[in-house]
Amino acid sequence: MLPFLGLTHLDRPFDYLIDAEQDAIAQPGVRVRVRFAGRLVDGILLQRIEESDHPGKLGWLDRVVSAEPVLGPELAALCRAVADRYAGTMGDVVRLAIPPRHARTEKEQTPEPTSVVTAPDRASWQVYRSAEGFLDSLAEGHPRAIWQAVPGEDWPNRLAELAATTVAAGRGAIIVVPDQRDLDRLSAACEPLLGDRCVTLAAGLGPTARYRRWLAARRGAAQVVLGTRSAIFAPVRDLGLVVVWDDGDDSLDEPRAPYPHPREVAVLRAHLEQCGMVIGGFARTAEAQALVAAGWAHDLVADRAQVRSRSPRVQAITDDDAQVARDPQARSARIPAVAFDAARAALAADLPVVFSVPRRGYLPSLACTRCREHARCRACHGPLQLDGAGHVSCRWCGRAESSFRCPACGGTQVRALVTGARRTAEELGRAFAGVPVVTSGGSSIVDEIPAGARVVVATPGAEPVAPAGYGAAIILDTWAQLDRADLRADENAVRRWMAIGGQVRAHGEGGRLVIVADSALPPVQAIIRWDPVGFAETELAQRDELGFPPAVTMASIDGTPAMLTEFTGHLEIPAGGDVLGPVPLPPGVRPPAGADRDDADTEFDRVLVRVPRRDGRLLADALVAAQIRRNARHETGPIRVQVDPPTIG
DNA sequence: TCAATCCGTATC
DNA sequence: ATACGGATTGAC
Repeated sequence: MLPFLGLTHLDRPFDYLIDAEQDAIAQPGVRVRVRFAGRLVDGILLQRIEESDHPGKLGWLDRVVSAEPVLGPELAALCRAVADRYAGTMGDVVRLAIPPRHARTEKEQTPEPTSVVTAPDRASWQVYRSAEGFLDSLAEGHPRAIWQAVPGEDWPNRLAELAATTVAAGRGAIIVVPDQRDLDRLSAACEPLLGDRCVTLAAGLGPTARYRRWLAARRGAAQVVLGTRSAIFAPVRDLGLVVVWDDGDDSLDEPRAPYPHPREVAVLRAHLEQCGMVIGGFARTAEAQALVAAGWAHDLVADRAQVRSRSPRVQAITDDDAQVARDPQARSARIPAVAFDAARAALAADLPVVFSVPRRGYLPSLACTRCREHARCRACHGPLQLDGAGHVSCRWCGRAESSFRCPACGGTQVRALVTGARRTAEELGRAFAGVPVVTSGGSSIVDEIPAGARVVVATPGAEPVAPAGYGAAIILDTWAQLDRADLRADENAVRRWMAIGGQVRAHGEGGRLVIVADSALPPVQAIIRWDPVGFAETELAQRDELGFPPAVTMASIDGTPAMLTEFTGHLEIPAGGDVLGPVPLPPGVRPPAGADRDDADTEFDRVLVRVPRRDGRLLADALVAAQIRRNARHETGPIRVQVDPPTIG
């Protein structure tokens, strides 16, 4: 039995005697209570054995909490593997994998599903090379594919078809998407094909519904689970397929220790349970590309000709004054002529047009008036902004800039460069008088718009679905997305732009995508050529050269300088590994949990440890050993250890 | 010489 | 973590 103690060095099974009374219900996977070091603790019964290896005296199992076997052998093996990979404890992973118990719900009967699932039509998959073989092997084998959806792809229906293909062959499936909005779309697509053999699991559910649906999967009634990140652990029986859609979306970053990423859990699960795996999206992450490069997964992509014929016409333009429209209204909205024309053409064809703008409300980024160089903070090089009172300050560090001086030309004046969503909406409303304006972003996200001409102003990721596709999309926010000291800035830009461009009608139908950015930039090139795979290949090659993930395995350790010195001083770094830092926590990264919030002066730093990819497991083992040592020496204080941290600064 | 205390170790 | 034990330090 595995005790839940939250202690790294006790993260292993302990043997107990079971009395005759409990013998029948004490089955592998049930929740139990035992006396451990004199105290009653909760745990999970992992396995029944006849003889114990333990040389000492065995204690008796105190109580079987519930007869429901919540952690079967497959899920137990998965939790162990995830804990090992992420230098965490199995107990922590089990808590991510299993929702809190709800005794009343557990007593309920799970209704037998009645829906009949038949193998779906495969026509829509024919655009993808080797799709037939892939779909065939979903039934029997374990195909592993990285799928790039063609522009305009109805991805929820394609995923529903994968699930139905799997279920029709008698196996189960899990599909994980980044957020509730995607989940709603996916669920709507799955309902007609799967009916009551399909449930959704998301964090927003109440404890009753959550546990009821989770049990439906565990009891075999629900063969398909659709959900957000932790659904990757769903106890689906006889699993045939795990899918992660849009794996680069940071909503998939697990905030709870040991911070496992659903894509990596999917990889482990596909391996352990010998099931199929699909990582899909309009774009491709370097991590997904690494699976292809290693020969572990294969491409599921369309031919270039197909991609080209389905993609919108892509134009990249810079926001030079020379290109700003002559039209006085477009001029007031500061929209380049090409973008204005594209929008007007779409609206004239009674199609919606979407403007992608930054989230910053009224606060624009600034540039030097004279040479148009971006205005940067002299302390941290973050972008300068104009606050409500007209003062200039840094968007990242907050430092006030009272006397700007351009390092490039010596100019002392700044001007607004990017306009926030709300103001853009107002200005566009004037520029396209008579056309309804829809804004989506922040706390008021619009899921879908009706057919017909609309001007949509949306922040990145909040674009409403247009049933017949957008006639045009204009991406105004590019500098804010590209110019960051973030490893994944380019990749994220490509991902967001392809998600928008994927909703625009094909160029043959007049669809246009206008990006206000330098066409020479690699991410912009990737969009123009609509080449997510080529971009991912280049990205991976660059990271290989620079020694960044996923070409290497990195771990971050966050804590006070003294804690970091102590911890890393006793960390046995595998040969060929190195230590980077300590450096201040990257912007946007919170101090480790348990940090004293009252004491704002406490300094938290980050150390990065880097090892060759093949030594990832050695690094995780070393991190566990260092944590055990730390516990044994009663060194306390908040520290956070992350393998594959989402941001490495 | 005995007790208070401090590490180190085991927890089925 | 918490409990136990053997070693260490300290006071009568």
